[in-house]
Amino acid sequence: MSTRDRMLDAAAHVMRTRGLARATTKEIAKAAGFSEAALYKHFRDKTDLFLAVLSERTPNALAALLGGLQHRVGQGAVRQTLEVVARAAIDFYCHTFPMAASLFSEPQLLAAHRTALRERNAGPQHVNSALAGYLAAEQDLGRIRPGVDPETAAALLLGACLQHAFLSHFTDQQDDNDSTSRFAASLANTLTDGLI
Amino acid sequence: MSTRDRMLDAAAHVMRTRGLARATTKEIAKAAGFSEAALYKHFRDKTDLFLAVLSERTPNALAALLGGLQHRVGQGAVRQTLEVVARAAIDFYCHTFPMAASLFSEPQLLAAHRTALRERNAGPQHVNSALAGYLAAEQDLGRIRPGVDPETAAALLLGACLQHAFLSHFTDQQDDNDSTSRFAASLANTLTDGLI
DNA sequence: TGTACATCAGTGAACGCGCGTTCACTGATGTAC
DNA sequence: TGTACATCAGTGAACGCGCGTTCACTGATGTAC
Repeated sequence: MSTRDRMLDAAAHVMRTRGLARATTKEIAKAAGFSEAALYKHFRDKTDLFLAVLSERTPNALAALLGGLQHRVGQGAVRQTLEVVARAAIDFYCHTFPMAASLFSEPQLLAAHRTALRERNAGPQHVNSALAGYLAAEQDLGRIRPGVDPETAAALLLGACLQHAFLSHFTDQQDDNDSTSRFAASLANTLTDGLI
Repeated sequence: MSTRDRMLDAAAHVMRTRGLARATTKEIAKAAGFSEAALYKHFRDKTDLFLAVLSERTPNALAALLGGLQHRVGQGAVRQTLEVVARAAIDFYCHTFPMAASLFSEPQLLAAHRTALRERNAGPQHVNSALAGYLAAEQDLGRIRPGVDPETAAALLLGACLQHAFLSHFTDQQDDNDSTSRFAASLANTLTDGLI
């Protein structure tokens, strides 16, 4: 594993556990097992390091799953697919949220990250549109009511997952695998059937 | 308006516009029109000031609305009530989110705020349970399907609103009043009727 | 093979700066007689 | 009413500290002949 990779891992770890404000060059270097000066052999400055962490250490398991949804169009129950998506989304958001939220404390860093995401056609909004694309395809097959707006439906499901991650971290009560699965199933059921 | 109030307003403004990381005593004092030393006549330290801002400058319009929901039970269409709630939730989250998210960069501050909220029986999770309480009451009247879990339904609606606020700020594309209203209506409709 | 030099990842120590905080002080206002 | 003192909100200047960053340096490895 390269020095650069060890630095990125260490930085991601410190950012996640101590928070962005306490993610100092000293802490990161210590966690990586190098001197602070060594950081500057691999990254122009601290911002460069942070942006590299955000780009290279944000898991894309959810993007991969959503990208594969096109092959599930017409296959299995929509409700079942939504449950799988919800489950993956909760895991993803739980893992990603603290770092993403931290960015709001440094608007300049957020803006730089936004630009980097735009260049790669990535970002949180693409998660929604990927799911909306799947729902639209199912709608074309008549497996979803014609009146439904796919973007809205995606927002309901994924919004609930994001909020779940937010609340978990905000209240500091991470829940276990089982209750997460039950919540995902409940979301998929309620959204599919409606309230009335 | 008291000196203390002016300081709280200034601090809230700086936190919102420059971000938590740039909300220094110097910036806040300048915005309030006092010396930095004056801050320490009214607040023990910077953390004390921040906690006061979080406690006394977080709008509770949403809590008020949700508290009043009990009087709407059985009145008007559920769909309509959900639309009103969604509209208010989006406004509230849009206004509150940047500051709440910032807290994740300083876990110690987040923990202190969590404790303060717990003492007042407040916090983001109470928004969900207030809406869930309303939905449960409507369910008792037979105006919502018996199979629906009120907590899940509340999570879907409010989660979508929270995510909307998150995405607005993350992508830096605040939207106008009209499209917000349309989104709120679409959320209420889709949740009410379901996908199938 | 041995020798002289080049390269380069990584370091210890120092740097200037901006931060939160404290201090001795000022000057306006209130109060007792 | 005038005088002497108490109170107290607010200040300018200084403080130590930790931060990000840079510097001259080391020592291991590669390379030419």
